[in-house]
Amino acid sequence: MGTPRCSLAANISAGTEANLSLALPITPAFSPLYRQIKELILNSLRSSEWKPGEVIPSEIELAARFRVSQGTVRKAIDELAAENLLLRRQGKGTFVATHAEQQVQFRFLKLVPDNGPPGGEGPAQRHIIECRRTRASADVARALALRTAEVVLQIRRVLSFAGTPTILEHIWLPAAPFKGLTAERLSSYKGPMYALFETEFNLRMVRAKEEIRAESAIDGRELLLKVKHGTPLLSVERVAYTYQDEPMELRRGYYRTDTHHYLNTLG
Amino acid sequence: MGTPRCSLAANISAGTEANLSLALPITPAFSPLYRQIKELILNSLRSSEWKPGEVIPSEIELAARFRVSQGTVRKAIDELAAENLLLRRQGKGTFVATHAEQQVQFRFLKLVPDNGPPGGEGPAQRHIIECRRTRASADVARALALRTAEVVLQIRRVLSFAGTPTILEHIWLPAAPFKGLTAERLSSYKGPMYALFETEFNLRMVRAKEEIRAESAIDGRELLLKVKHGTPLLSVERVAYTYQDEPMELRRGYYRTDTHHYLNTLG
DNA sequence: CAGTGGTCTAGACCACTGG
DNA sequence: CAGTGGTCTAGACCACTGC
Repeated sequence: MGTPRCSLAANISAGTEANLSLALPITPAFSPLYRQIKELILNSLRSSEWKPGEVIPSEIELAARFRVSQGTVRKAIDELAAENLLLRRQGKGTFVATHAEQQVQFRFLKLVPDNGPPGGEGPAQRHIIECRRTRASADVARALALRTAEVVLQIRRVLSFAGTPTILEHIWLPAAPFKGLTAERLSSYKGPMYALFETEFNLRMVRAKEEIRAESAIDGRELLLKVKHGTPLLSVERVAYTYQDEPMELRRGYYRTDTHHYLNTLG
Repeated sequence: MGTPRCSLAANISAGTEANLSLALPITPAFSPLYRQIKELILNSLRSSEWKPGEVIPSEIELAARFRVSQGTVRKAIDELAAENLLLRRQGKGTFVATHAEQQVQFRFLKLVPDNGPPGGEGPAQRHIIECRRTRASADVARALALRTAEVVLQIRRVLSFAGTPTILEHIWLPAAPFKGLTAERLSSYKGPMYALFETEFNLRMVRAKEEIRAESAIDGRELLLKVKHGTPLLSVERVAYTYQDEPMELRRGYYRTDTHHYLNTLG
């Protein structure tokens, strides 16, 4: 750029630095401009300056705001779009990703019917069994980064496809951010649970990890899923994270795999 | 660019086109330059002009070869790197990705110990049970895009961690591309099986899909994995594909999940 | 030090959307 | 038609590697 430009942050690589300290390379400590811009955009997302589903300012506007070129903003947005935090739509603008979209559903629910495409059976029927306040056990607390015995919401529900109960889920949520959530609200809401979290509690789940094991249907799970005692089930333990990488949900799912399977693609 | 440039392919969007035909938008039919370059690089990979582990020409060289700017080559390579087909190393060059690298292993083997990091136990001990020629059953033929009763290689092996048998695998390969593969060769090779496929048969697995189910340990699988009859196991059915998206391997794995779990990250 | 990939800019033009 | 994202170029400079 022809005109001098004020740097956005103290860029570490500015001086040569005597470097008498043992030069521990904890991290390269060099952050290109576009990553700093990315961080600024992320901050706007975290602070809900733009909400899920909304447009963010155009690349040209953002370039002007941050005093960088459009290309630099572009590269920042590229990364955020690759991480599914933003969604670009040519001719329309760039939008904050939301769970209230069809395509997004199957990024988090990987169970698909053995025959036919994902979601070919239409949306699942949801049945909330319970939603109550309780205290976190040691493992629940650890997963949610809480202290043991802190108050959490515990939800149990069953998802059915074509009338067949297929998924049994136990969900734990920290009570504070989800203050006011009830079984009634969960039952009456049409749409994915994560979409409800966005609109009602301003909490967006952006990332998750799942640990999958094989277990027998026991302890009453066989009754809710209507399978024989001891039937092998897929146990899927998910921890979901928000923009700030805080664990916000623990979900233990038990999947029947006689008519469905968990589909994963490796690249 | 100041000088006129010959186009690489008949670019559909050249003229306005009378468009009297019903304008069926089968596909947008517009391919940007960098995608055409990407396809040319892919062709070089497919034809083994550059082999796994080797450097490919520098961006400047490729730009000269294809008569485009470095930025366009860059964007083509960006996509191939994002798909894990190429690997960029600053200051050194761009390399063809290979399975003979530590980090790549765990993109395809997602079973990790419950405690400790992935691969914390060191490499698995492999034991080949058999490797024989047979004829494809209907489902094997379908998965590998062969005709029923075509000749295939069938491999069975057990992977153990810390002396505990943990994974039982049945593998089917089309006989022709893998001509000469024997149990002895499999047993003596140090390194991942996919690395052997690269060096011995010039076949690189680039993509795969896995279908996961829960099943009981029966039919002798309980003996090979040394678990009680009926123990729930993870059933992982993988189809792996080459550069040209041809299915080249069918693998049915049975995983013990009492000390390990299948780890998946959702973005 | 030369050569590689990585960043940043500026400007021109194209493709898509909607009023 | 104006406004958005998408492509392409050219050139300058930076960061990293290895000789």
